[in-house]
Amino acid sequence: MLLHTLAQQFHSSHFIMSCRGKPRTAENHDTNLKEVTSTSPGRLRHTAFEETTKKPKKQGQQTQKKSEEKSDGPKTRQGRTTQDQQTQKKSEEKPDGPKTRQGRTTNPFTEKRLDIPANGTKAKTCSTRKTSMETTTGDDTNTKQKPKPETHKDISKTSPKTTTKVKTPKATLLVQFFEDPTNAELHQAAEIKTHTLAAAKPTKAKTRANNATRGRTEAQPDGAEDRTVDCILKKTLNKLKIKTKERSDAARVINDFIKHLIKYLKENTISFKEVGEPLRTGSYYEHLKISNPDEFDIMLPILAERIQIEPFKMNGAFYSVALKREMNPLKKFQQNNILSGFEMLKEFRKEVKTFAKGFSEWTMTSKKTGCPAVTLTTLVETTTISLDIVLCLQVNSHWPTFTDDGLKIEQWLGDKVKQKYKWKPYYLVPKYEGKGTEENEGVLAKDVWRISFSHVEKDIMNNHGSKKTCCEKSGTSCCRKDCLKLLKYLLHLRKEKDSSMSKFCSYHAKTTLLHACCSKSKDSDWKVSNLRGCFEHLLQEFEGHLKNVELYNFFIPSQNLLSDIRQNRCITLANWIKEQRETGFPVFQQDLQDTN
DNA sequence: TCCTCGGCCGAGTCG
DNA sequence: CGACTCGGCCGAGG
Repeated sequence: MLLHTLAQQFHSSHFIMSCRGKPRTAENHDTNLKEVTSTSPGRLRHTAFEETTKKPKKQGQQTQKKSEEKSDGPKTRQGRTTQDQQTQKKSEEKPDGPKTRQGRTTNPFTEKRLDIPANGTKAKTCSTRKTSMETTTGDDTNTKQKPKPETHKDISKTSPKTTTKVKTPKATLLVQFFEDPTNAELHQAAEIKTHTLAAAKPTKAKTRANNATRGRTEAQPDGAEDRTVDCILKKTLNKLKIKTKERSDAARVINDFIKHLIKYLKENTISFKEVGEPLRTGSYYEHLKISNPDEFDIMLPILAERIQIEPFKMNGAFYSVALKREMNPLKKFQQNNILSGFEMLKEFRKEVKTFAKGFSEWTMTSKKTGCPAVTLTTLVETTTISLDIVLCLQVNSHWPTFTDDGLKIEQWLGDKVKQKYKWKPYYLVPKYEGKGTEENEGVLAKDVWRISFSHVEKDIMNNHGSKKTCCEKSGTSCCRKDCLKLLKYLLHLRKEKDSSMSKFCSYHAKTTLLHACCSKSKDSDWKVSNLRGCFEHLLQEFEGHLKNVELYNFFIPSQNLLSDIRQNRCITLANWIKEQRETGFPVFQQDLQDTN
């Protein structure tokens, strides 16, 4: 969700920043800037602009996209450069095998990524999802496999255990879980110890605690417990997978709606007719959506040229926008020289509403204060899916100075990848906090924009390996995404039962993972065989953020994402997560039982 | 192993 | 010539 990116409030500043203050190019005139092919990465892009008279539409964006690719070197897919790739492809791609994604074959950014040697603490090779059949570790995400002793060894090494402390219903839940005849897969997984568990009897929740001690101490040696927790995590992950049919149905409906909406905006509106290619962001498009494909985030960008931005508050997340160009089509949304996010969103919402009248199966939800999205819902089969359409400004300029100390991915993804991201545009969404009446230097809060790097987040999530082959067919799989899914789900389960936790959101989880990936930057730190250890490490990181009430925006280190959440709530959540971690995730066990 | 979706590209078409 | 559409290909995931 984009909406979850909670904006936090800090103190005001008068720091004036022009988005052209650090121009990428000296050729920023009153015409659109279009990049043309450059054969060199990074800074050569400075000189790779070409003036065009008018066409900020699709073409412009496509051109930009292309040039970004090309500026990375001949890295286009399969190194396609000319017309005969079609035939070349067949012969070339096979040997390229694992390196072909996004033309990584020759991508100077990725090729020169830092492949830092492993710490040497984990000697075991990590099996891959796709090639697990060939390996002996049996660490496929497929839960049908029996946990192997190796796995256990690995886990026990890296996860601080509490196996000797007996104090929760965990063991009983485990026992019940394996007792359930419907848990066929787990039966297989737990075959090794079923005889010791057979005596336990499924009962109601209340009696579980009573049985816990016995189940734990008598029936389960530590190793068995480790494997069991592993199974629970894998089983939970399996449960979170999106069904192909649901995905297919939802994608069809969403894409159809968006396609027609864009057509409508181009043909029937003045203010939004130059809307660019939709940016599909958020968890669904990052392959991080869990359970159901029921939330879609799509940003519709409008190229904002010749603008000047000024921080609205001290945390660097919010900005006011002024148009420098007289003839700007967005001029009508200016008030007191400030481009009003509120006014622009209001008109956008009106247009979407008009359009949606022709789609009777779609319902527009009421406006939420400060929310940048126009949200529509529809029913697909039996599931209600919601579509957040976020109007945004695309700014092809240097990122604001507040981001200078963010995105610390050098050790993880490499300097060049970081540079590549820094050359991408950034986006501004009409989002504010509070009632919008707060004033700062003559600017009303409701007129401000919040900066967004959803496009980079998505790219990182889909290219998350320190090694370029991470999670590719012939490479080694990691469990970064699985850990994040589990954390998101853990949070979800808690929020479901406790409304006081509503301010916590999946963006907190995602940000925690990003930070964790920077501190544990090697792919070998995230072996799929060590899912439990990695997940528990991620939880510990999250607990630390919560206890300190400090979780900084990955891109804007001055923004604390927890700053407007009460400390005691953070502590409460941290303690709960710690307990879950130390007792084998009873909430997951219960959830799996409820499913069966 | 095969399928679907999303992303990306070049070729083709239209005005 | 630019704007736009279409179809092919690939990787990720199921």
